Amino acid sequence: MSPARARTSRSDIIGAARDLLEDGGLDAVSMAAVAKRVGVRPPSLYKHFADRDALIGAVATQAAVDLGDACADAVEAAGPDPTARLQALAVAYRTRAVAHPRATALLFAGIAPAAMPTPESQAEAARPVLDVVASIVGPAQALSAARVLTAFAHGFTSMETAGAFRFGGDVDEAYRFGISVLLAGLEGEGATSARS
Amino acid sequence: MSPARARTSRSDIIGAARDLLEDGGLDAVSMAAVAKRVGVRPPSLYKHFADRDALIGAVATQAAVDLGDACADAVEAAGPDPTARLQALAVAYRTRAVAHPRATALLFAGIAPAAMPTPESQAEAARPVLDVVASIVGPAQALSAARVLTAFAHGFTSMETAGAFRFGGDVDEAYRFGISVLLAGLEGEGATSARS
DNA sequence: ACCTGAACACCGTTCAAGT
DNA sequence: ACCTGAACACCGTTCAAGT
Repeated sequence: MSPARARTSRSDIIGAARDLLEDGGLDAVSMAAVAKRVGVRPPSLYKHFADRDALIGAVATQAAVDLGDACADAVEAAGPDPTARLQALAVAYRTRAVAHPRATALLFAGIAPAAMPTPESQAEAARPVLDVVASIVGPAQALSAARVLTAFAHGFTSMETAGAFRFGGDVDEAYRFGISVLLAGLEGEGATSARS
Repeated sequence: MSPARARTSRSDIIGAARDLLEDGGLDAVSMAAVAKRVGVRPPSLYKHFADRDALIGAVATQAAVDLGDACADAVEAAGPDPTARLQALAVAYRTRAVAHPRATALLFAGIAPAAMPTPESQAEAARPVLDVVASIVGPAQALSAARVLTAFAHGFTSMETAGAFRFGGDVDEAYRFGISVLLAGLEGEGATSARS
């Protein structure tokens, strides 16, 4: 008679997969484990996602959106000063990346190409960085500067969460040092290009 | 009578695993595929490695050693000027990382903790960076500066190989821009700390 | 329209048996 | 001392059948 009503949803499934990912790594995100967590049998998941790669891709896309939102909020809250905005952005990126390390790592590695976040959602997430650096180095070098800043923030936090900083020292200090080095360098480059 | 002679070796197996990794991703590094490539049956691999994680870890350690060697050679070949040495180091890092993207990515993500490269091999690989930056910012800030530089190089190349630079623009240019921004910033910071 | 049990090909790993 | 075939528990995925 009445068709079977949905016992779970796309967002439930994504949430369950994200939780399993964060506390067990990619291997822990099995279709069996996800299904058990949302209360259905594994085959039912295929009514919501084409396959496991598509589910992992959806987790990555969600992480990109959340990361972009967190950065945008932080920039907004930092007031009008470009330097303060860039610092707030870098700090917010690290805070989010360290709080959800494996979902964030998913953004830059280990995803089936077909499941990568859409260019649109990536552009949305990249907006705040582009805006902030443009106000420092100007529009002509904004794209390169955004790439450099993102590379630093992503690289640093991915090394941090992978446990690559094993020689002691103050990791917080190193991050602050990096931000101030980049700021000093960007302001120099911005001045250079403004002068020429 | 005579005990069975070895039909393969640790380094053969690591090489086969690395090749499979580079052109098929981690999923392609199955014990079955590795065994077939070296000409034995899967169970035999367990005489050489405790389990799959240990094999993946050995691939990662090998990649760390190769990367460190490539960087050290490049620094050596660049002559005495600290700026030239740092530029050569950054370029060599990227060249190697882009040529062997998945093995390099392994260094910073997705490895079982027990299988991570030993601190000794990591220290060996990190030596050239530490030496070069020490000559620019001085010993007190060498560790932080090395972390910042490595974070940039690793972050940039990992984004590049993951296909994260999708808004056009000149990727080579962005990398050069990053190096010059970091150099300008580091020289400023070095001067600052020398002054104080 | 979504859910289920049964089934398939595959995987990592163990182990007793071969040489 | 290393190799092998057989076996185990597990995984992703498909599909016909249920409601």
